[in-house]
Amino acid sequence: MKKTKKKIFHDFVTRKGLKSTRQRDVILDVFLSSERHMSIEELYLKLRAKHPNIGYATVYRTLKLFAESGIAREIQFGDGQTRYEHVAEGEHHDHLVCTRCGAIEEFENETIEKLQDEVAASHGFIIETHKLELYGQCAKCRKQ
Amino acid sequence: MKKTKKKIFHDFVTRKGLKSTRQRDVILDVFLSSERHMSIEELYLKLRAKHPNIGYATVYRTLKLFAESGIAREIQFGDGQTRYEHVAEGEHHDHLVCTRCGAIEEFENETIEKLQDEVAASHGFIIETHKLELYGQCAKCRKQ
DNA sequence: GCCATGTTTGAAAGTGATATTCATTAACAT
DNA sequence: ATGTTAATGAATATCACTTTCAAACATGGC
Ligand SMILES: [Mn+2]
Ligand SMILES: [Mn+2]
Ligand SMILES: [Zn+2]
Ligand SMILES: [Zn+2]
Repeated sequence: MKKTKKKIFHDFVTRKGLKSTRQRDVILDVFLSSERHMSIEELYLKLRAKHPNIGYATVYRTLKLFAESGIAREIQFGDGQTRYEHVAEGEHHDHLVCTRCGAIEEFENETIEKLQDEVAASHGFIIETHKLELYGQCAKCRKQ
Repeated sequence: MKKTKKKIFHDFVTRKGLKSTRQRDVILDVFLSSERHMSIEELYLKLRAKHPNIGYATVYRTLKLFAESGIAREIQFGDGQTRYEHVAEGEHHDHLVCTRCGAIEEFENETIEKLQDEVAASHGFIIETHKLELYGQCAKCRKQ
């Protein structure tokens, strides 16, 4: 049985001796009910609609905690904004990014991952993480 | 016969109706005589040694022009600094980045590139550019 | 519950990289 | 040589975050 993200985060908070606060709960709810790849500002604006008194700094700090706890991953698509996406346990994927409309699609490719390891090995490297992003025109934008 | 980077940049400047200035020449010389993957600040410091009166803003502006002209490529390794690397015509490579010492190695892998196109095609995308970076420990750092 | 303690919060100020402004200077066409 | 336009550099602004700090809150022990 899989632990929910709420449970994972709560356990993380307890284990680290942190406190469970109303703000963290609310931010987690908004994050979990949002589409993937949200920028911090998007999340903040969505949050502010219902909770106008939660500060920007708290959102930043809390998203960092989400990443640390393993329920979120920080991503940068080169537009100067940090985004956070949901992380499912044991899952990994890379991204296709439309340079016109900004649409983001996800993909997994085992063969590419294997080849990356081979490349790294041939240079004496051991990979810890990697970043693979394909930028181009999505199907929709191509037809317009 | 290959055009030199100086020639390429000069042609670009002419074609765009820009002006050929002492500063641009000097910055180009320093860039061309530098190792790959230099941060803007590194370049500026190197430049300042011999040309203390060239402004930071001019360096930023000129490097952007280099990228636009095709002789340089902007890269981000996630350390918050933009780097510029030399671009050889028709050549492409990706990067291995050591998370300990910052060493950067380059590689090319035709198979990975092909698979990327296939992935993109299967999502209806047409790739314009891509970014593949492998982060981990280099051979040297692993032995320490 | 109530208190003591350490943590978290939000507003404001700070930071660091990059971009812009604007008066002055320099390049190029005529 | 002169006029036109672009480029420069110092200063200032911007943008995305990060830090600071006093006040508010969460939690464990009584
Ligand atoms: Mn994703
Ligand atoms: Mn390179
Ligand atoms: Zn699109
Ligand atoms: Zn190393």
